[in-house]
Amino acid sequence: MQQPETTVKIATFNVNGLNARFAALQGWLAEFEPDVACLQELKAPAERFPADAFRAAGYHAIWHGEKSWNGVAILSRHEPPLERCRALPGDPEDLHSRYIEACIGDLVVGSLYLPNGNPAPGPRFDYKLRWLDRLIRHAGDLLAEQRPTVLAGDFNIIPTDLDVYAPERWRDDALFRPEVREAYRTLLEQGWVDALRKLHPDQRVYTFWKYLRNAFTRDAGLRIDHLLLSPPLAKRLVAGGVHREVRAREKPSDHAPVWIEVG
DNA sequence: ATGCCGTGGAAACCACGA
Repeated sequence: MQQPETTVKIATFNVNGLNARFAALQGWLAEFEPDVACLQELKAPAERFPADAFRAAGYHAIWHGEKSWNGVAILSRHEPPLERCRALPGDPEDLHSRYIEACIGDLVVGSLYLPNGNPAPGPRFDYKLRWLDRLIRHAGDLLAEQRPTVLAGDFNIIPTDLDVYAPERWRDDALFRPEVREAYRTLLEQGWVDALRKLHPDQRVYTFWKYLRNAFTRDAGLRIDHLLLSPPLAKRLVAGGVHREVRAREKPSDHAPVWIEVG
């Protein structure tokens, strides 16, 4: 039977601890029913990924976990994600679980958790810059495939002054330093489209608020969670936003889910 | 405001986050 034309909902959510956040995540999945959800900061080893509970909630999943830190996953409502890789190419020594990529129907989906990079300068910031070099190279390879592709996740990059409540306080931070913003611009120059900025060119749209000092109620936020779309997917973009209400609930992640709809 | 929360894991604290 021919299905009616529908939109596809794709979201990214840094959960800050999958097991601590599972009830909240389950609630959000039930309400929003994303077709695809990219998760970051699982902070759980692979064997503690609640795959059965996700199945019960209606989701297939692939994941790349590690003990205590990092961790990324891709959830899919309709068909199982077909994994393409579970590390960003270019450095076999990099063992952090920060990238996983899959085919879901006609889509290519990458879920990423970019290194924070603080304190900067220093070895952690150097690691972030090397990771960005590898991301730019891989992102170029993905664009060359000319397929509908989304790179979604916690980029730990504040792209512009519009994306931070107090730019002057963040100038020297690893999330906002010139090298990092330059790398983000390089991705856009390659042809990737920043979905939320495309839809809301002049608006302050934050995705993260510190737990400290009532940052959320003061709306002292950052926009660091992004969905970058390849041109074939960008032309299908119809809507998008941030589920701020999820950040306002009991025991929230410090990030809110970011979502788009594509035709 | 440089760790005020929060998480995870080891050890009754510490690392890390952004």
